[in-house]
Amino acid sequence: MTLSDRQVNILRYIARFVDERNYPPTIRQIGTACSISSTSVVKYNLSKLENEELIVREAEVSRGLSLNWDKLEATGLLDEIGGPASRAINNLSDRVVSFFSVPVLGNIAAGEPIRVDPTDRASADEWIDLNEALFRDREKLFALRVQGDSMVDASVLDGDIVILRQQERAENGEMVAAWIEGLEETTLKHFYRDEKKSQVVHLRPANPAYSEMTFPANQVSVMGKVVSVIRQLE
Amino acid sequence: MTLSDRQVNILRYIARFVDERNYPPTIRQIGTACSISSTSVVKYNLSKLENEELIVREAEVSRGLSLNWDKLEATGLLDEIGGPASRAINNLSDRVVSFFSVPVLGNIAAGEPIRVDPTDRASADEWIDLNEALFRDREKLFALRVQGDSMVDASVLDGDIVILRQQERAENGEMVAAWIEGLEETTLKHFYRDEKKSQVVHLRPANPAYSEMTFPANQVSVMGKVVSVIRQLE
DNA sequence: CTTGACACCGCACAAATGTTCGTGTACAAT
DNA sequence: ATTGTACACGAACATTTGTGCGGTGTCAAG
Repeated sequence: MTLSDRQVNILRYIARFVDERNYPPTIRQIGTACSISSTSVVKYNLSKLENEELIVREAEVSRGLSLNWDKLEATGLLDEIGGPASRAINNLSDRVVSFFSVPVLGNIAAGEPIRVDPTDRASADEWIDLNEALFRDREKLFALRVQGDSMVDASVLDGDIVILRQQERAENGEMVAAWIEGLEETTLKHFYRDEKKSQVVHLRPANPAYSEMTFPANQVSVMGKVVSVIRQLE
Repeated sequence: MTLSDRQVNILRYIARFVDERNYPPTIRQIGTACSISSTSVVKYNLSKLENEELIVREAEVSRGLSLNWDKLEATGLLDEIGGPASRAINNLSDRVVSFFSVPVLGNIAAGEPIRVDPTDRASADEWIDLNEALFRDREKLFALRVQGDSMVDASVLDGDIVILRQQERAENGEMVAAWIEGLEETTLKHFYRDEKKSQVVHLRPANPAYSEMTFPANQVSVMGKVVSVIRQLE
């Protein structure tokens, strides 16, 4: 039997969801993600998948489903649904732990007299969960790779990756990616509404040496808010 | 802080449950298994564990919890809570990858005419696996929270988190955290050995406006190399 | 034309499940 | 004696969430 696009989509979503959160999605989450309006249709398709033994389902248990990686691999679906993670998942089978935290060993600053010991991970007073802390609400996240030096004024360098959460509205001072009608460009700037004229917005670079830009509000559409900047140095 | 028997018990149960079923237990299941009559007591203890960052919990989500294996391992709890699975995970720990990818919807730069659509995740031409790409060799990673503006010259701002890999040696040009004997401080700078005198090192800020510092090599101990800079904006 | 499988939709229901709140006990500190 | 803190209990509550059922549209076989 051959799977419908929708079913492959469901598999893909489940895979990604479990990867990211360590627990399976509900049928409603699946439905929303795969543009299925009715929960019964999700159930219907899950049953299909279960018959194919591509997933395992526990009846009447919330989130009671899991992927059958072996079967997925056997049918060659792994690449299709797994995206970049597929191969590693394959290697690790079902024992994949998707959790990743790093000990914060201290603060660093000029004049700081604390000598940190990178070896002593146990004494860390704080841990950063890179997945959880930095990237909540992942459905709405996306990334942009910064090109050129146009954003150095905000300490965002060429090659950096900015993580954004999709949203139309922005609060004053937030760094957003905005599309500017007329200029025909997407840019990264701090967002301010005009205090007096509500239909005017200001896009302000972080560095005062650069000049602020002002636009009619209807010319600026906010695509998302920057929630994180990531720079790779190796 | 020290955990109660009950809390260790809970951890053990969760570990076993997830291992067997691929999805986490409910608080009632935990309660039953650990002889806790009240759901609120389970919640109470889960909160404790969450404060210790031994588990991660998603509020108001059924079965929305997962174990923090890294922290469990660091605190030596792994052997205690895990049966056969723990050893496997332990063994695998250097290969365990946590998969978390974000669609790269395009590049962003001044003058870039591409209008990205954050909604359309499916069309992403590229995905960034944040964990895999950014953080290999996790055992040696640690983080420092940057305090003050002493590193703005390298586009590292107050509040940023720098991820470092512990190592004593550094190559020319790499950004390192170094402890400077005499100055008694840990600082973030680009590292250069003197071309002529091998026992002399230069610590150079990224911004040429700041002056370079020179030290005898034995006065500078490299603690680690910066592999990533992360900035949270929300 | 009728029939039946297939895929889908919407809705309502009941069970599962996390949260809140008032209460109680033990113990150490004041 | 009093206060405060840590831990525990149970009941009530509000969502969350899986299931069931009637109905719709398509399409090919009879």
